[in-house]
Amino acid sequence: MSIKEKTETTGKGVSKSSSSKLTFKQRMMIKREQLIIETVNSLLATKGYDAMTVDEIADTVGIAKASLYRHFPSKEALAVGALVDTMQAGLDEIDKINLQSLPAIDKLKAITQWAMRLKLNQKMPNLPSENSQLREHLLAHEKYTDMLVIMSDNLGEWIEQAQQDGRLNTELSPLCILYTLYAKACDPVLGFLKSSGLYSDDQIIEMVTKAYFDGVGKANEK
Amino acid sequence: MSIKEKTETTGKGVSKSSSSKLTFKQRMMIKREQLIIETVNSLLATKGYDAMTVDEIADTVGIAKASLYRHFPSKEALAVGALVDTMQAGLDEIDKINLQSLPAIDKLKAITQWAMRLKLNQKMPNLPSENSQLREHLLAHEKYTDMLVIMSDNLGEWIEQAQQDGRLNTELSPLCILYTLYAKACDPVLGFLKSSGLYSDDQIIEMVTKAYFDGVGKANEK
DNA sequence: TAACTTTTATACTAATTAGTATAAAATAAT
DNA sequence: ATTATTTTATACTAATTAGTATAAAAGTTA
Repeated sequence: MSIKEKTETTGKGVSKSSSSKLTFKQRMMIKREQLIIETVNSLLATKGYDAMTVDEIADTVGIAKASLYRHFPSKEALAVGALVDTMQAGLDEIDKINLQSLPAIDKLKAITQWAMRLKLNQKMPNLPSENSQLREHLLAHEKYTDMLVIMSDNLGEWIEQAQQDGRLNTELSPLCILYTLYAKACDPVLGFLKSSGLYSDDQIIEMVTKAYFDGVGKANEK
Repeated sequence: MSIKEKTETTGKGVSKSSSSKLTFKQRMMIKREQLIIETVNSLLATKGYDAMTVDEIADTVGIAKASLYRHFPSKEALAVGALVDTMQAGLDEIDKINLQSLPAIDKLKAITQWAMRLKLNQKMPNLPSENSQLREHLLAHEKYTDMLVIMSDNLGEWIEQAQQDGRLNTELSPLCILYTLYAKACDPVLGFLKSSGLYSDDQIIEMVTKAYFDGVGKANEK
């Protein structure tokens, strides 16, 4: 069963969800909205919400600020849009992983690595800091919280299954594992290792995955 | 051998490092500067640099803004002061741990848990986001980078020793372990677990330590 | 071509905020 | 008590920035 019908993540403009007949203008609208979202995601990933300015977004996208405001009514809406988009991408990825019939532990590794790769490519928006305005608006945004619940439910199932399979440490509560997994999506270690210049992206992901699942402790007895 | 002679972390005012003869006014000055630093650290921990305002700092400390600027010349200097102070606290803690003759792995656990407890108590300032102005100033600040090098050297020694002792995963490079260790100081998992209300601080630290050193993966075979 | 719509550039408003100036109030020193 | 110093409250400047207004330019449709 699919997690959720894919819905348009558009700010306000075109959202004729099911109708496959779209005018040229509407398609342009969607195309541009995607570009905006990508830009915002990239800026959120590199600078964070506070340091990102609306003028900067408009310049980077290559449109006038007024045009930007025809798509999204506020800076916050831009950020929420970007976060919702990333969340949707995560749900899509979960769907894709669920199509393969893998052991739960491998599903967990797959989604973790997907998130880490996004982060390495600076496409993973930084979470707003703990008591920011944005955080509150985000948690008041029904679509976002819905998606978060769906994602958590799915990951939670994988975690419990993997524990039953004897592949996850049962001394740790599923909640703890869930949170540490989410944390991998914003792990600063990835950026540090990358900027050291010593490793390829693949190597970094392999290392951090190993550190996460196997732990940094214990000698590996052969 | 001590890591470094303890030096005053004062912004500019009193810094008669060795002279034990201080006037009443000077001691007041130092006392207040400590209060300022603590306040800034707390604000950096909860709101982050951008959202923290200078007026807010002054109000929280309970002094006039003009007085604040007699201690520190700028907002950035305030933040750097707070970060240097926390770094010094870390170095002091490392010194303390080195006095006990523990296995390297236990030293690593001790410093990790010290940092996590700071974070749980919202005393651990948030690192500035990757390409912020503050980050650059911080890395241009000699005192800070010196301290960072000293700390990294020390932790690096512990890590290599623990690997030789067969207590740390030798498949992971010391650099990778060092970075993941630093990351524990700003791990959002701690805050999430705390706000779940399900665990005491001690339980959280125990869980996250276990997850970090033993990994979330593998069943624990007895 | 002519009527209509959208985009753009530009300039504006209003709010926020770092940092400064100043005079009154408080505190300390003689 | 008187003088000197420090702190405070207040108001200011200058810079930044979210969001809006507007008129010209570009593009679309008939």
